[in-house]
Amino acid sequence: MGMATPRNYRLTSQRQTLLGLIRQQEGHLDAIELYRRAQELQPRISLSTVYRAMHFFKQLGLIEEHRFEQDHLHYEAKPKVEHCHLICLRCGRISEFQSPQTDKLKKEVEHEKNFKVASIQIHLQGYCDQCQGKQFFEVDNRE
Amino acid sequence: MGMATPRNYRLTSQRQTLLGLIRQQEGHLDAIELYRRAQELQPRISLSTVYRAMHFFKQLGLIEEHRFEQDHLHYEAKPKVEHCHLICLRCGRISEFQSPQTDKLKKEVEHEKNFKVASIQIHLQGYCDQCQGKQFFEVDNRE
DNA sequence: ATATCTGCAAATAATTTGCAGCACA
DNA sequence: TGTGCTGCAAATTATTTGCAGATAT
Repeated sequence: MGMATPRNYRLTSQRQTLLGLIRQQEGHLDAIELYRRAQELQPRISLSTVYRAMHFFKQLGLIEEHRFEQDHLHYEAKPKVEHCHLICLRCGRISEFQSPQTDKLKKEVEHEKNFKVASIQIHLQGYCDQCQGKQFFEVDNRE
Repeated sequence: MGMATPRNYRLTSQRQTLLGLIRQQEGHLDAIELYRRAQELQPRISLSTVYRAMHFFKQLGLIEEHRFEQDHLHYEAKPKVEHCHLICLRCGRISEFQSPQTDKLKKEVEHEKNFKVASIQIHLQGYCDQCQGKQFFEVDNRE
């Protein structure tokens, strides 16, 4: 809200730690997991710092934020090649998929709508190979 | 959590009202707005009922849930034709875009990964026609 | 030297849930 | 006649924020 945009940014040890963690990770992490891992390297780091750093990295275009089926965010380093996430509505597993359609879609949007795309999120929800046939009303698949 | 999946569903007046509202709406609505509109038709309806109905409709595949840049969900009737949402990071406006790539992508996923797609969400964040050139670090565009 | 960042604790706000009564089938 | 649904109030939980002290540049 009242938070003015700073004119200079600092590369603090916390930010280095967090960016390192998120970059060395294949795929995505949530705030709590990042916090746990960061604590092993910097015991006094706080959860707010994790959230603030994620917000900061996002503004810089270094990471992407995803909200899957759950109620909290996941973060991942911005990949070289765009990919889709396939989210299984039964087992909750999330896998990735790359397709040339993604890039075509982006170009279409840029040309036809004159919309400058900064990041893309493509989520396909459904039933994975192993979970097919069991899909109806499996509302509560936890525990 | 412990909520067992019911064997029979009931078409209550609340559910009729809510499904009616969401279907007559072009585009998406959030829980509060749905609640306001529903109250005009059924003054004693509660916000929990709205949330519970959305969860129910989602399980039935009648609606889609979207989390845009904000911290709360939006709901919309499942459309006949898939579309993408373009979200402007500066003005916050959300527009829609249809493309044949969407359907191709879906078919690819179904064939190559044997993943049964139930719903798709494609969000492109970036800068719209009017907001281009003003994009850098416009962190706080509210008020 | 000073603007920016951090940790801590407290606040915020969306969504979920327990429960007791109501109502559809 | 009983399972499923609702309203209400209270709980939960992710995320944000205020502030005072620390730190990068």
